[in-house]
Amino acid sequence: MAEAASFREVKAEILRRITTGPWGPGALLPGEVALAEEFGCSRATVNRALRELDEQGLLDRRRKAGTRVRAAPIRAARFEMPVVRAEVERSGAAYSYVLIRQESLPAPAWLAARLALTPGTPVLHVVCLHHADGRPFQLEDRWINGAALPEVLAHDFTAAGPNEWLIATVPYSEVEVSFLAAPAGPLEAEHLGHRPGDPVFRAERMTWWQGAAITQVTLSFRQGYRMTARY
Amino acid sequence: MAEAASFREVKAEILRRITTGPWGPGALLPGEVALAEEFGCSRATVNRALRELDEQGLLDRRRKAGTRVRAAPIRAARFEMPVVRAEVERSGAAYSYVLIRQESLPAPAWLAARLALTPGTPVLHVVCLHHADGRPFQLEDRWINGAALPEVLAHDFTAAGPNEWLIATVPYSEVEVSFLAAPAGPLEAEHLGHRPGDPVFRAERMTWWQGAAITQVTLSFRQGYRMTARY
DNA sequence: CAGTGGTCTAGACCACAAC
DNA sequence: TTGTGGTCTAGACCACTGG
Repeated sequence: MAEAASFREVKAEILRRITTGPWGPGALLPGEVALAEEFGCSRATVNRALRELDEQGLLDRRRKAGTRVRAAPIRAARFEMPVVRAEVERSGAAYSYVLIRQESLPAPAWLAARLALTPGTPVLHVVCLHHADGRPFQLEDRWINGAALPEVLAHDFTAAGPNEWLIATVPYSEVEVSFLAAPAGPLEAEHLGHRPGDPVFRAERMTWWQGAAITQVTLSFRQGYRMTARY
Repeated sequence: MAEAASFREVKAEILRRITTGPWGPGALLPGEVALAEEFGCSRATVNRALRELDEQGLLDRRRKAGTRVRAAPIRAARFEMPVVRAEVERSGAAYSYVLIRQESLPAPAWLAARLALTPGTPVLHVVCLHHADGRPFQLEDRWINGAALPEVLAHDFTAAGPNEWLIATVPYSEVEVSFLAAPAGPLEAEHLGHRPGDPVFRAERMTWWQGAAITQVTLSFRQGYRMTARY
């Protein structure tokens, strides 16, 4: 730390002092001005280092109170939610796609309730299967709001799955996702090779755009699937 | 956008132009200097706005090439990984804890392999149960490396669970976590009320500190549990 | 090689909240 | 009241990389 330090160096050194050094949980750090002086850099540089450590959940910063090391750091795992095709291809396998069912119908009550649609809204129901190297990888059971996206009712999903179409059509949406374990139903038994009742790892996702519900999808993964992250 | 804009305003306006305005997927944005001029602020302000949008995965920025809107934005969900006690209490329920088993022993082969321990390393095995309002919520099956944390072998986990002790002892560790669905085993059947073979939502976590494996834990959740995030 | 983003500076004013 | 972090500026140099 002899010469003027970059914000990365400052960040690394402060992180070192937190994890293995003198600044344990709850410790009060020196002010930004003092740190800037110690590291021989400007206050803005120190500020950026501290701000990033704060965003990582390691610090608690408050005006006038100063910067403290969090007693219980906020641990958050970041899961990237790739498009199936990308996930399969990244693993080195060949991706293929099969449409199982596609139908237009008025929204069933449970769906209308969940997506806050007026009863009877036209929706598109698509069931399809994604393969990796010819073996079933993920079963997709999707409902799309035909009131918000009228074009979808006429679209044909034989060649490519609805997720890729949706990404191209409504790229920047709000999403809520849940992960859960469920017993395999008839569709999963038929297409993923589970016995009925076997544990299935599922992701349920609802998507909004400009306040309107766009789609809800249940993704069922092949046996043995794990969703992994580091942090 | 009349007067000098803050980085939040710049960010919001650029986001608006991306999501609902003229800058669709793949569009090339003006350079930082041009944007600074348009918004009547300094280049540093525009830079911060663009940098944050980039971190959110919406932009692709490269020197000389400029800033583009990502064709397929990188969607990532952030799951906070709370301590069980906090998770239970945040839901308004009363938390309680029961130790089921605690034993010191040499590391079994599968564990030594997984954590890269030398065979025969002393480890502590703890099984315990976390309740919400008296009902079983989460079963914890944990192994702790006694070579890295010798104190743990003498610690008594009757009163409080090992996760709280670990957080206080090794606060800033590296973690890998996986989520999966598995059939209920005997322990889960006995303590979580599942029938054997029922789907269980599990989290498996391994933790390192300064390159040494600290602990591996399997968390099994009560029936119907969902892990949810928005993004 | 030249244009873009990446970073740093020295200084300034402000907003908030602890004292 | 006042000390701390939050933000902004105007300017500068640098590093990478596309053409």
